[in-house]
Amino acid sequence: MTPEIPDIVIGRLPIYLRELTLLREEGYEVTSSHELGQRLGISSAQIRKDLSWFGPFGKQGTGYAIAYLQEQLKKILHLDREWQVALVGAGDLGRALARYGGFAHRGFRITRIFDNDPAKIGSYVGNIKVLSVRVMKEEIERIGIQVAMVAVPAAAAQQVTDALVEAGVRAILNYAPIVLAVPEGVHVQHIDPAAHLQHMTYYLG
Amino acid sequence: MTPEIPDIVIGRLPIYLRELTLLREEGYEVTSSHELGQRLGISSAQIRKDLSWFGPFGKQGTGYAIAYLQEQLKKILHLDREWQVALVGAGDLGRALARYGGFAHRGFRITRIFDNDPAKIGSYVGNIKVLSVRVMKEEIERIGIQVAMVAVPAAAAQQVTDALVEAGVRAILNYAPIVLAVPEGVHVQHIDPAAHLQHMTYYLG
DNA sequence: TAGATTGTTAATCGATTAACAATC
DNA sequence: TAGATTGTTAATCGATTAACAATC
Repeated sequence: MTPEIPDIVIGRLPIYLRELTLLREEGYEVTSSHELGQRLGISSAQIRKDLSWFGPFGKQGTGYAIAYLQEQLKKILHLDREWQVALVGAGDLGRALARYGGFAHRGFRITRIFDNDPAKIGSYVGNIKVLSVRVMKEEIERIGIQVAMVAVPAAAAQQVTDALVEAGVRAILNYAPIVLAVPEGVHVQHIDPAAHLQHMTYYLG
Repeated sequence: MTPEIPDIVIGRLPIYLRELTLLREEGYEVTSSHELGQRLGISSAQIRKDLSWFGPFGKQGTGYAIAYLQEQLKKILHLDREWQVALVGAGDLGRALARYGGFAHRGFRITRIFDNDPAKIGSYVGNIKVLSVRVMKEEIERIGIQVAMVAVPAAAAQQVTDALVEAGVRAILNYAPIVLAVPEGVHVQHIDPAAHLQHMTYYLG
C-alpha cells in the first residue's frame, strides 16, 4: 500500500509548481530547496521533505532542474491533461471567474456555465453561452466533467452542490459562504475572502 | 504578557463567526460546541479549545448564547467597527470584488478603487470612481486606510504592494499568483483559486 | 435531581526542523 | 578535490483529541 501522504503536503505542491513556473519565466533552469524556500517563505527542509514523499527529484550539490521538477509535479497533481470545469452562477463573480485568464496555463478550462436566472440564460460570457441549470446534470454527465466552481448565493449553494455531485462532479471550488456537505470521495475547497480579511484584522489594533 | 495565540486558531474564528450568523438567521438562539462542530466538520473539542484561549463564553449544560458569542468574536477580530478597504486593479476580478455583496455584512467596505489604465481611470464601478494609482498613496494616507485588496497582474503586484505598505496599509488580500514580500508587521493572505483546483485534482484519478 | 455541556488538563498524534551521511 | 546540496532520520515542536471534574 502507498504511504498516506498528508493532505497538507499536497496543498503545498501547487505553490511549488507556481513558483517553479515563475523561476523558469525569469530564465532560471536550476534551483535549490534553499532558493525556493527563500522565495516562498518556507524552510528548505520542508520543501525537501515534501518532495521526498514522491521521489528523488534533485541532484546533490546542484539542486533541482526546474523543467523536470515542474513536469513531475504536474504529473503528481494530474495536470498532465486539461480539466474541463463547469461553473455554476453567472453573476458578477461567476462572470469574472469565467473571464479570468489565470486558469488556462494551470490546467483548467471553464467550458460550461449554468444559471437559473432566465435573464441570464442564453447570454454569453466571453464565448460561452449560459445554460439553464435544468440541463446541467445532462450536460455534465454527457461531457464527463469532474470539476466545478460554485458561485451562487449561499441559499442555493447546497442544492447546486447536490446536483453537481449527482451529475458526477468530484471536485468543487466553493465561493458561497457556507460549508457544503458532500459524500465521501467528493472534494471541496472553500474560498472566503471576507474570512481572510477577518483573520488579518485580528492583528490590527 | 498575553499567551501567544496560535495563528491557526485565529484563522478559525471567522469560520465560527460565519456559522453563528447562519445559525442565528435560521432562528437559533443557543448552540453547542457539538452542533457547531457537526455543521463545520470540526471536532467539538477543538472548538471549545479554540474559544478557551479568549475566555469562557458558554454555560455548562446549555452551551453558547449565539448572539453573545457572535458579539465576542467580533470584538476579538476587531469587527466592532467597519474597515475601509482600498482595491487596486479595476479589471474583471477587481470589478467583481467591488460589486461583491459579501463584504458589507462582515465588516468591510471598499471605498477606493485604483488602476493605472487611463481607459479605466475616471470610470465608475458601482458608485465608486476609479482613481489613478498616482494618487493612491495620498488618498490612502489621508483616509487612513489599513486594509487593501490586490487584483492586478502578477507582474505589477509586488510594486503595488510596496506602494500600499508605504502608504500605511497593514493587511493585504492578494489575488495575484505570486508570493508578496512585505515587512514585519504587515499581513498578507493569498487567494489562488487555481492552486485550490490543483490541490483537488491530485485526488482525481 | 438527572442530563447535558462546558472549560481544561494530559495524552496522543502529526508536522516541522535540525542535522548529517551520501554524493554530485 | 572542495564545496554544495540532496534525501532521510531523529528530535523537536505544536496541534488535536480524549477524558472528566465542574456546574448549569
